[in-house]
Amino acid sequence: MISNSRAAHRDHDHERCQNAALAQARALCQHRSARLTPAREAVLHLIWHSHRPVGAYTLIEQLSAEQGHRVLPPTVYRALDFLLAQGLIHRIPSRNAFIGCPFPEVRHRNLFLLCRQCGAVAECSADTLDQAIATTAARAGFAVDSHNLEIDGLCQQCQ
Amino acid sequence: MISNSRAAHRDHDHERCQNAALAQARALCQHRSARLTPAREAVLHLIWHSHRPVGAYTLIEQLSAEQGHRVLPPTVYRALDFLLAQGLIHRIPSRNAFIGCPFPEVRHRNLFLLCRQCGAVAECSADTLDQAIATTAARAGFAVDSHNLEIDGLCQQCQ
DNA sequence: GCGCAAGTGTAATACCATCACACTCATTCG
DNA sequence: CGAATGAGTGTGATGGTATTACACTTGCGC
Repeated sequence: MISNSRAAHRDHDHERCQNAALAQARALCQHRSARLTPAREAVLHLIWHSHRPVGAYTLIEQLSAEQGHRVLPPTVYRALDFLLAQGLIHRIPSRNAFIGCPFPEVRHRNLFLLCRQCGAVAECSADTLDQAIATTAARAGFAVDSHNLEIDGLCQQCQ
Repeated sequence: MISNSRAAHRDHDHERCQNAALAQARALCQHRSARLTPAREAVLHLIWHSHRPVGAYTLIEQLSAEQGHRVLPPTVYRALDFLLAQGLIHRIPSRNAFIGCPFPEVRHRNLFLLCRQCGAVAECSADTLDQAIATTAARAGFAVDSHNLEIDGLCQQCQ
């Protein structure tokens, strides 16, 4: 099992998180010949501002403030689409919001721990759980493409 | 494990599903002294029109057609809120849509099988999977309130 | 330096959900 | 009985999220 809950759900030097994520994104995009343009990198940087999911319109406001002119929705949504396609961020459907992926280089399924107190979201990847899901689906004769598991509750620090 | 995938993901006499769901809802509400008013029952009936999740605005249109006058969003959203509170329907966050719950009398966690081909959604409840989720969360020190698991793929009939 | 594909800017629009306020109706309780 | 209460509903307005369509620019291979 891999997880970023020790960072996401605790006090930590977040600037390191943010810088590491950006560096990794740059490396990954270079390796894939995908263009991490300034606009895309700016959005990714804003998303990594914290471990709380961010709504698209919040990003639009922040980007507008940063750039000193009105940024319109498609600009941000296109950047988000790119980042999603590269696995650099995830969308949290229940929140209509986006969060940085802490391990974009690893193929994994979506499993989020959402703290109702501090709002931080940690991501996990657990093979045993993925297998349990696959098994349950198989018993219903269902062929799994992907899944999204959102767990709501209290993180360790907020309990 | 309980599941309605044999019905939802196969040809079946859906009118029976619909009638059974309505009858069960009436019984449950009577037992709980909850008022299943005509407006609420109409919405529930429309939701049970199929095993595909329905958007709120589709319901608004259909209800407007049924009632011969313009129904406005809050009317439908209030009915949806009631039905959600009673556990008679679920919201599928990734779809911004609603679906009837096949076993409202049983306490259970959310687990949906969404077929990308036919659009039908089946619901399951599997204790072993719920436990696996609890265990995974516990390993991250996370206290679970609730969870929502959406599995995308192909149902048996569409494979 | 031409042509093409990818990326961006902009206005408009579609889709999803809630708020605020007025009104009705059933029930309760003095 | 009848006023007070509270749940339910009708209505207009508004807020929040996401996409479409079209014009324009830029990067890059040939």
